[in-house]
Amino acid sequence: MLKLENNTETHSSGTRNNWARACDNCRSAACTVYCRTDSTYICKNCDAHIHASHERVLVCEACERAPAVFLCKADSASLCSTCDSDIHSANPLARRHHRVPILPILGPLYGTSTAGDAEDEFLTQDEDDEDEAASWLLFNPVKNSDSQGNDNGPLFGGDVDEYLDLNEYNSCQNSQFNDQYNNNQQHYNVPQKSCANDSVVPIQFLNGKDQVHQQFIQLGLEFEAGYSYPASMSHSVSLSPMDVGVVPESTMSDNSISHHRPPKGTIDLFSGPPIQMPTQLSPMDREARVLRYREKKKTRKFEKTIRYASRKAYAETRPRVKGRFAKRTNAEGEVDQRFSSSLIAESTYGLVPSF
DNA sequence: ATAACGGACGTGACCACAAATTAGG
DNA sequence: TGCCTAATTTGTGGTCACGTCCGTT
Repeated sequence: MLKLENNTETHSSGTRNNWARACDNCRSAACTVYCRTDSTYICKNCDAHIHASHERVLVCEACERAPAVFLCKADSASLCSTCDSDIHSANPLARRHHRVPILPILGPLYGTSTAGDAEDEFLTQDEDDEDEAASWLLFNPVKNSDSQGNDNGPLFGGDVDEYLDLNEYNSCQNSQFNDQYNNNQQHYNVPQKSCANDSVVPIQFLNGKDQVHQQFIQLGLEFEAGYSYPASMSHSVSLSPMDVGVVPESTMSDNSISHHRPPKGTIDLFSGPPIQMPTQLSPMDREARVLRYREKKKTRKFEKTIRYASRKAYAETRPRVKGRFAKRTNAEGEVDQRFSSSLIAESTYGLVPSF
């Protein structure tokens, strides 16, 4: 439910409420962007008609009352400096979120699609995809071998790596970037964090910083403007626990096809040999990868997905004690067996096919 | 302004067992 | 090489315990 407020209260006043700022033009809809050119808050419709040629930035998704300054990639949210500070200073995990400065919007904010899809067709989506795909492209789906030449199976390859966020890596880079960035824009006060972290995994660059830079150039990717390589580069990559914990179910079939099954247990993402940077990618390869990445990004979903409907059906019929599965008694087993038999006989439901 | 309290909320562990997978003959 | 059997691993959902957040006093 949209909450509107015609207010003149500045966000920095410290008094925050849940009311979204109304469009300064029509006063009837919640603002979506802040026009730097006119210093006004504009809703989606007014923006499309009036401000297409102006320089705008998204409005903070948290307070909806101030222009966004940072884009949090972990939360996929545009945040103003105040909300960014509040949210990302809350706990150590939040502090690790990878945020990048919001880039101004030039041109139409939304495409010509329906309003329902408009949110997903933000102009800078491509740039964002490029940026996110950049992390993904860092890893080739090459087999990983240890020092003895043993094949350890794929590491961060194929369809898995694309979902792994190189937050820490980028953050380390960005910390350097921010230093320089802050010289130009004093109000960007992202809390700096140490690159040294328990969960940081060393990454092996091929031949130092120049080659790394070259890799990005070859990929057609660049660090954010103003970035300069530090004298002592921290070659590290880390994975957000959130990202590691989430395995997109939609890719499961792909994984089962393209990857070997890990020996036993889960893949230890925080150990093992260093990750090799990709060698070279032709423009066509890169284009194909970015396209594939975007397609997967469209279809990826983080809600729980049932892989085996039969197991789900069985789990739902299992006896429980305080939510835990309980042992079946003989009587329950007979009843259940009869229940199952009747279901099969009626053939209305039948057996739930396994995938 | 600060501390204490309590409700709301989010997250992970736990359980049994059929199904899936792997290993060995 | 293919088949069979036994052993091992995986996946499933409701509830509880615990920690955190946030508003109130």
